[in-house]
Amino acid sequence: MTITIKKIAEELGVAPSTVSYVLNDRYKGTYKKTAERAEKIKAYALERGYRPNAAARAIRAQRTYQIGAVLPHRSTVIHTHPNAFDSLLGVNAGFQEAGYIVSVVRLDDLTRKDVASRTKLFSEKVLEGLVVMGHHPEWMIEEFQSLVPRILWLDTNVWQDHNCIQRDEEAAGKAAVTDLLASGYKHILWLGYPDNPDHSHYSHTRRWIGAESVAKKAGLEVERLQLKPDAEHHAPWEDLWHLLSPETAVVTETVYHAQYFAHTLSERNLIAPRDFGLVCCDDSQEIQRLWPGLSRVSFDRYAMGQQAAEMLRESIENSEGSTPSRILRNESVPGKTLRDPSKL
Amino acid sequence: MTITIKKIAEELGVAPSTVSYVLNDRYKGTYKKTAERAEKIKAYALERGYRPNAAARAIRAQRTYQIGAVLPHRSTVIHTHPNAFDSLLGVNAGFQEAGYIVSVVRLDDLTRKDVASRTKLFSEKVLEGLVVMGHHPEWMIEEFQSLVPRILWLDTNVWQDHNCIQRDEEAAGKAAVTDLLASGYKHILWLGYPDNPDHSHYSHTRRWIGAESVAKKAGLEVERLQLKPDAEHHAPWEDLWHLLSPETAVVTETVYHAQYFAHTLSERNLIAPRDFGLVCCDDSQEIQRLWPGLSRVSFDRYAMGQQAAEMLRESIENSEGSTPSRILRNESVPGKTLRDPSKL
DNA sequence: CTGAAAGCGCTTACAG
DNA sequence: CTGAAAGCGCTTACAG
Repeated sequence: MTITIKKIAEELGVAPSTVSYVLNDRYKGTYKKTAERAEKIKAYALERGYRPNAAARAIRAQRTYQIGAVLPHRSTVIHTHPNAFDSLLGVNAGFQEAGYIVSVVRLDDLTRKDVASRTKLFSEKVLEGLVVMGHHPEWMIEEFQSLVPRILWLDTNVWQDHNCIQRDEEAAGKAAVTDLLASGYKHILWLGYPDNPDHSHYSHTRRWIGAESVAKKAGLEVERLQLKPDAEHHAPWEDLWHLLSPETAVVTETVYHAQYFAHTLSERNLIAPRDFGLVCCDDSQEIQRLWPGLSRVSFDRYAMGQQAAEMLRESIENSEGSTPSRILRNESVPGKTLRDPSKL
Repeated sequence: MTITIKKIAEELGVAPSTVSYVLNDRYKGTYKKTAERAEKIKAYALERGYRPNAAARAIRAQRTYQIGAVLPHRSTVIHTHPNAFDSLLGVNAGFQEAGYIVSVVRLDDLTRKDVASRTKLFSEKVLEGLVVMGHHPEWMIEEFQSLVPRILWLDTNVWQDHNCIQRDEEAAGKAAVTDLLASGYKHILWLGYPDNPDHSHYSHTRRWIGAESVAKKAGLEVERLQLKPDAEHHAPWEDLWHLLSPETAVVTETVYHAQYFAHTLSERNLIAPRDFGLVCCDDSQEIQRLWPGLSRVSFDRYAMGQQAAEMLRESIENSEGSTPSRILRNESVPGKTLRDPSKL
């Protein structure tokens, strides 16, 4: 069987408490004899491959050091937006550094009314905190809160003075349109997700608001198309090419729209910036590699995830139990899918 | 403080053991009085929001029901190949269904020589099993094995009779070339990762072998280019377009190569299948949505992840402690980036 | 049926 | 310094 403190103590003929003291370096004494014995114990523990039992420690310390990360997927769809993984990796990096364990949380687990069939993650007490991503209905938010003592709302619709991170999404929309104006485009076509009063992420509304406000100020009309980039919703994209011209810039709400759009249009031999301008309100680790030429508004979700970890940890470890919210900024990255402004 | 069995027992004036028995439905008796009391206890526990302490249970049952999933990222790079997330979600789905907790494992955590600075995940005993993805150096494989009792090698270079899943990668290469032959292409250009004797994933070698064998049989030469699709390794792609013609089909090893390639080439107004053919040896949940028109060899990594969960669970829960390895098949999906064979 | 008791592996105040 | 003892929250064989 697995090696325990008790077993080490027996085999070495000392008391378990002594082993524990030694292994946790709680002897500060300078007695030679003690020090020698301590060395012997440590060496033996190492040799036997002793590792403390996390559960036993957790129960003793009343701390699990376990965190959950909620992925923003819909349970009806296998797919999860890749942006979420940028954040997940950041969250994980931040917590790992501090010695915590990060577990993946699926919404399915919460949707089960019957509590007994849930993962241990929720049917039992495990988590000290939760990083929630995505947007969720009210009842689910309450469910989160009742299940876990501390929550960090990472880029969700929840906004309060404390425990939230949001992006300045309005600025993202503004930046995208500002860039295309600088490139001299005369028409703007907005491609974003369809409105869904129950389920729209705040970025959806805000990016559009930001974009529209800049466009209006410049006296340009913006045509707003609400489309789901998805093989199953193919149809509406088919006619899009009618609306394009070299004077028209397409603003896509997400990296997802940008890619789907570009692939679809290239099947008709339409290419940015030759046949139309293209700028995206968002970014991802992946797109930086796959499509470095895309004109976009950049935002580092990995860093955001790390910040989330830092904040949640603060709220767990400090007595206040909360941490001030933050709004993060994005920056515009020039690319090759808008006309070069210097050549106007 | 948090509510425990002991507290419930005190408040209800019964013994803790009774509460435990009731809550775990271990009374089968039909005495009315007992049943009534049981109902009362259950109701009270529910009302007080009682949830068992996972650590206490773990220590008692000598089982944690915790699994680690190793992401195949390199610690020097933030990015992790999105395919891994398809698998991660599948693994998670499979384990969640069975009540297990899945934690994310970063390699950084293992690279730290100094054991004390590792996450609890490894510095303490937590995990019952590990799903390892990606390819790893020998010393790390040994490290995995010494740290966790059961391992499932999910699409890694490790291949044994038991506890492994691999894809039939040779078949993937063959399928891709078979498809382009059907479309009547005369030249083949292979785009894959550079060879790296220490760090090449088995798929890298096998896909190429499969592709080459079919091409040779058909009497076609294949030119093999080894390139890293990455903004930082931009240069070599720049000249690629010289080699293209409508009679040339490009075979890309990964979805990654296909996308980068397509974006780069479209900047030069080169489009498949008008100017060249394009077929990819792989697939992902994401590309199915972003680029449904890509001709490719499809493979469901989500399902593979679910299988991995099932297999690892079997090896944990059965006395044998292992489960026979499996090889999974892929299927070719016709797309729009190769010429339509029926119109030859 | 029901409760007192022991024990899972660990840590830590408390005597010695 | 060092060991015996108690206790974290839970479950279960064992008396009553």
